[in-house]
Amino acid sequence: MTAKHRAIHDELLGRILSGTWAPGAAIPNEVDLAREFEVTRPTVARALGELVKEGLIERRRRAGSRVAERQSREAVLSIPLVRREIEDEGRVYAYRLIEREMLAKPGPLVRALIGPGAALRVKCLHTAEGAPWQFEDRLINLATVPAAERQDFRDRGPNEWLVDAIPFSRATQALSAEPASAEEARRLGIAEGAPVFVVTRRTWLGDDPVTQARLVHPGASYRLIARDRGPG
Amino acid sequence: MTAKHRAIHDELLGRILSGTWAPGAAIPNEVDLAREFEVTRPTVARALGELVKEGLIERRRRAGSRVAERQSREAVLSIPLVRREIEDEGRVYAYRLIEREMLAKPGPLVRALIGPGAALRVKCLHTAEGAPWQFEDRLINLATVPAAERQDFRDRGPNEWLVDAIPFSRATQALSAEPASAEEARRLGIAEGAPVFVVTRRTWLGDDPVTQARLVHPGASYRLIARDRGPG
DNA sequence: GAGTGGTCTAGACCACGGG
DNA sequence: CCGTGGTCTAGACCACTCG
Repeated sequence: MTAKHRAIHDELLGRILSGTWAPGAAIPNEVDLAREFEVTRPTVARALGELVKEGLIERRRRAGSRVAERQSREAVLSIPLVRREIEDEGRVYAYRLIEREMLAKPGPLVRALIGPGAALRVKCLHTAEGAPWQFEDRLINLATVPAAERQDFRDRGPNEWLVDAIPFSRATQALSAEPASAEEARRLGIAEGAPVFVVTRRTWLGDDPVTQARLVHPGASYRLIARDRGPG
Repeated sequence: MTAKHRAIHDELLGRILSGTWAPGAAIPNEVDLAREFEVTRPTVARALGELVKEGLIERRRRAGSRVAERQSREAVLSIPLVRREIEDEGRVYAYRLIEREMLAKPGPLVRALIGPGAALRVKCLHTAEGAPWQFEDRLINLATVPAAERQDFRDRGPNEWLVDAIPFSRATQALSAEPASAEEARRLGIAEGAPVFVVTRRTWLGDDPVTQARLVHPGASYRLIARDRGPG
């Protein structure tokens, strides 16, 4: 049994994608659609509401509904734990701590990234089948996450620990292609200046910075897949 | 007036993010929540349904609702038209066609990318404030999009034309960091082998390939921002 | 003012799946 | 079996905004 609101959603989606209803075109109002599909108004409203969330239509009171002019092309980026990313492909994951350093009085650079106050810096390497997969360089705000100080991160990466232990309310990710620094090249076993794929992630709990991570992959062996968002 | 279902959603979201309800913990059933918030059951169902879509909770009949164990970290990638991407920052956009070539009998490489049959290959450059911003190398399937043959793409990029004229039903994107090829380096005004940020996009209409595009940005001046998905 | 979307209620029926 | 989620209906009230 497929739900009526879903069937209606899919039918309308088809009319939009096929071009039957062009961008900018008006869509019948809820009452008419309800009559066409032989359901009540809240049911078509639900289907239309989903299309709004997917960015495919726009609605205004009195003015009615229209197919969105600029189809907002959006994609969803899955950001799994690095361990899962590797093990889900059936490969052997391993983790190695490189450095764990307390920064009691962080310099201006670190403070800009993660705020004043003590911070913990952790560098580590994640490997797949023994080959370097990701070099992680992370700052953790000890004011927000004091428990991090008791973690040695010898057997388990800060990534996994944070996900399990610390809630967060907001995150940003930035993706870039950069030349490998001397250290990154050494850790990843590639040439200095060779392309690396970098994910920079920052998270907050309320207004307090939690952590900032620079996740560096060898460009030659990494690509990130984004699946298109929307039509369920 | 903020909607009740939204207020309830936000309240429950707060309990999850704050850790009041830990991952894996059970959530009261709909009837109890309805009593707590003094609304009817469909209203809490709507709030819970949103949390499911956001990946924050999991629900099973009879078993009830739980906070999701592995918070699926996902981010939404906005993929605007290159023109908008530049003009939205208040910079001057310009476009230049480099090459337009009919491939009546495509070789095996092109066929693998976009299927058998005639194809159109278009190379062009997008600039911001006169500086190279994106080098685009695109294949268009003429069987699916015959109208493309009548376009000269002299004043307007294939990107924009396709968005306006051709619906599609499915798209994939892959992101990678690569060394610039000789041609890419020349077009972008960077050194051969320097890091470039590459977006590879393919779209389909039904089961028929529409287009495949390789969008190449100079790594030094480009980063892609992903905003976190979910709450809000 | 009137037409449209946005939401809520009260009640109902059903499907699923754990005990 | 039967508690839970999943959905739909019929009706209603309101808010917004265009003409």
